Amino acid sequence: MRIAELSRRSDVPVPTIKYYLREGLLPPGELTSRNQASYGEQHLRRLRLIRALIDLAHVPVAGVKVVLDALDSDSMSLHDQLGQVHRAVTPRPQLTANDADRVAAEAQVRKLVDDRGWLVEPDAPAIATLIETVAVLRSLDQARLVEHLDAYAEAVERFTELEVAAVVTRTDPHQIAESVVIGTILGETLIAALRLLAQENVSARRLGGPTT
Amino acid sequence: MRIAELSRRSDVPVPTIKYYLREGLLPPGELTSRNQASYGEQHLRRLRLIRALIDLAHVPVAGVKVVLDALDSDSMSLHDQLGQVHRAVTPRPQLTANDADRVAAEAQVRKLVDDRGWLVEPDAPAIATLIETVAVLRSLDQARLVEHLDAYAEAVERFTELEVAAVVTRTDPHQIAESVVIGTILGETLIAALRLLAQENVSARRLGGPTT
DNA sequence: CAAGCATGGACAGTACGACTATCCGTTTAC
DNA sequence: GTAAACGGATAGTCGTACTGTCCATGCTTG
Repeated sequence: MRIAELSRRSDVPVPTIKYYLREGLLPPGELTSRNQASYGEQHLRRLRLIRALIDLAHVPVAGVKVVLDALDSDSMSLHDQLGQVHRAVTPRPQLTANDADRVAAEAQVRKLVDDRGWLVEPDAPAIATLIETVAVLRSLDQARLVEHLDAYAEAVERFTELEVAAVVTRTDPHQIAESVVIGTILGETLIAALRLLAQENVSARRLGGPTT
Repeated sequence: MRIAELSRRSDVPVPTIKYYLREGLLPPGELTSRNQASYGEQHLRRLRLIRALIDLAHVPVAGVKVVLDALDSDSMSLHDQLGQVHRAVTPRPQLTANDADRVAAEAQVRKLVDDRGWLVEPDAPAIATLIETVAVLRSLDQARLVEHLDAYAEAVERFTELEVAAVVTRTDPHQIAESVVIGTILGETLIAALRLLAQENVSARRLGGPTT
């Protein structure tokens, strides 16, 4: 198919497709002559994935490129692919808490990782974000929200188990990688939405509900 | 204190503080003369909260304003305050899935809400986001990630319970509102970070781990 | 087989969000 | 009493994500 049809079927404007091609998010179509290329179903799939990452998961374009490069690499282990993706979706956080709170937060987070026996790199970006978040909650006098970090961690492990269970039903490495990556990124959007609904429910039941 | 000290203590540049004042994120200081104002501890707290929402939770400035206006309102019920906050942090999603998948997704989501007995408004923004996310996962041939939505929902309810338990230890309505709002927004950042760590752990254990 | 619309590629322009800089006419503090 | 800081207004910058315009070529339809 040519670019016009790709645009129509994906609902992405032609100039935007060209932009994604320029940025290397979308592989070039097969050139049939100097100024004519043909695109296949995989381009359509890729374009849908790009839009989902940008529109739904709010991953910046540069991050999408990193994610897709990881997905396309077949010299990288799945663990390393996942690491790339994690780095692409967790920018190093601005330091906004004060130092004393951060020191306490770091101790709490390190202890959590240790108690759980989690095998994670000590300088993973998610660790930095977690420390900063805990530190900020302390700075804002909300330490009580963070007293039962371990219980949160336990609830979070449940997701991961569910996801792993869903993913290991596939056998092709490429398909597994794709599921892991999509699950990692869109899973967050999904969980965030579910969480808001659960909150709204509790709020409605305990706090008077709508029009009360 | 004057603006320079507020800037130094909050680590926010003076021009940025002026910008937040203009945007109405920060209430004006008490004018002691035509061009001299004094700021208090509450301004410092507020500024810290603003930075946390922007830098850590990535809430856009306009959204921060909505959140703070809700927090400051005392004519609004807690349930309505929470509703404002939810709307501020969940932009109406771009429609990117195809219609057939969205119809199926909507049925699945409505059934979930129904089965769980969740009391939520049918047109809550989180519902739209959830439907679109499920629809996109189907479009991307990842329906299996979403087969056990109900199990995800159950894990999510656990968080909400934990949060409620942490919040009801306070009795002052203003403090409860603040905890709920901060917990809602920074809680998401916290959970996202925890989830990545849990994933990295599973990945390290099952997929070879680092340098393997 | 010609007219005219589409195409790929290069590059410039736009829109928006979040600051950042400059000015100005006061205070204020040494 | 003068230089630095202040509040307030306005303009400028920077980054991200597109969007528009051009051009030389190719397809395609009457």
